[in-house]
Amino acid sequence: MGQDDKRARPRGRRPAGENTRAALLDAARQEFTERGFDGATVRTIAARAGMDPAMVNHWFGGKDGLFVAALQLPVNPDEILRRILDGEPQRAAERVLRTFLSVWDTEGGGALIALVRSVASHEEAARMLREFVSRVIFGRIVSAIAPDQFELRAALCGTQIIGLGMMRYVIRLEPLASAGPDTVISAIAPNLQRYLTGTL
Amino acid sequence: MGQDDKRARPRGRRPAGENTRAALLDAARQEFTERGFDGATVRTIAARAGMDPAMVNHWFGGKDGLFVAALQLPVNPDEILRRILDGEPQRAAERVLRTFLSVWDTEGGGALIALVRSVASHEEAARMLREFVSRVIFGRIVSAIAPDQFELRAALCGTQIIGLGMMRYVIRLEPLASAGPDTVISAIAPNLQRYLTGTL
DNA sequence: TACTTTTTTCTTCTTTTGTTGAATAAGGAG
DNA sequence: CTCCTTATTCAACAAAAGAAGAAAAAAGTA
Repeated sequence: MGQDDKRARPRGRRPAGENTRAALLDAARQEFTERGFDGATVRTIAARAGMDPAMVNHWFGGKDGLFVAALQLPVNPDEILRRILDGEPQRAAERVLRTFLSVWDTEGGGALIALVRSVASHEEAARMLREFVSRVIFGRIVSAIAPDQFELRAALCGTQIIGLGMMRYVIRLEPLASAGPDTVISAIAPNLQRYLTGTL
Repeated sequence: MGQDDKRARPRGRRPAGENTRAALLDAARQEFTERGFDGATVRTIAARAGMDPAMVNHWFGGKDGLFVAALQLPVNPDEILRRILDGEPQRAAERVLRTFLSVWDTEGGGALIALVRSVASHEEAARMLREFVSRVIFGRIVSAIAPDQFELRAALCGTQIIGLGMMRYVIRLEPLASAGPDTVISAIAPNLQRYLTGTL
């Protein structure tokens, strides 16, 4: 139908106005989210961005560089922490869950899912996820409101949140995959709260 | 040092007594466990088993066939269920956790970790894990002892168990990765028990 | 023993993937 | 405008991986 879309584009620099770096990052986040590090290829990412695969090398030095750049969280951890720590500590779990669900369900949140999906094959991803749980998020939440055993509590929170992400977004087991945020929160918040402030 | 280990082996059938099929399955479980479906290659699996890569095709039809065969659980689900369902329902979570930890910490348990590791890249693995959670294990536990909302409870149990497996065996976050079974059980059992019989 | 079947090794093919380098055109500095 | 830098496309390469087929030796059968 119609013309051949694949007529050769002219070589050389494109007209200004297109931000290829950002477009590649966007496409990379989506591909890594859907397929994990191994499953996503430089070629499919570039195609999704409408770019040449070589641009990945030009801008990020290679697939690994793109991966690391793509997984820089698009949300600000400090702001997230503020939202969670504001309010009564006894209901912090609820706020944690609401925050995670809203981040996951919006576009940018794919980064976390991409991280989870890539853990199996990419040691870098495992390291990033460890850091994320133990320092960036739960380490700080726990040290702010938990009474004791900070590291264990952070790890336990990690099990619940990572498990939720796996079930809901990667494995997609019903009815959890399609449940509304409130259902999920009321089901899981009490358990998470125990990890935060309950007796172990 | 010494002789060249790679002197050509004679073609044709080997002397009897070697069970190549089982050796391949063993090696495959280990490789899939350590590297996931994509990371493990037919060549490394065969090398680990001391076999020629072509044997994978001969015995299993290809890498996919080997994967499916390797992930047939080496433990009997019926026996596991019996052990869990025997006893007071109010302490079933404890028995679930003890069972999982003992299976995971023994050799054969790698199959479940391999499954988790492979979920990202292999749709078959996601399907198997879904089935495992919803039918083979938690579906039956829940329908035996839970008061209501069987499917949601099974999925919730799945989040906690998969999350634990990820944290302890794949991401390896301390202190959870090195904690003894009793520490893990006393920390997590109450939460899992709520998913089984508590009010949601 | 003679013949067939099964198991095994080696070689080869094809596909996929990450990466590199040359050629080319737009942007920017003087 | 002129020249240099930067961005982009295309073609090609090398490595890796899954798979297929031929050849050969052991096992099984009559």
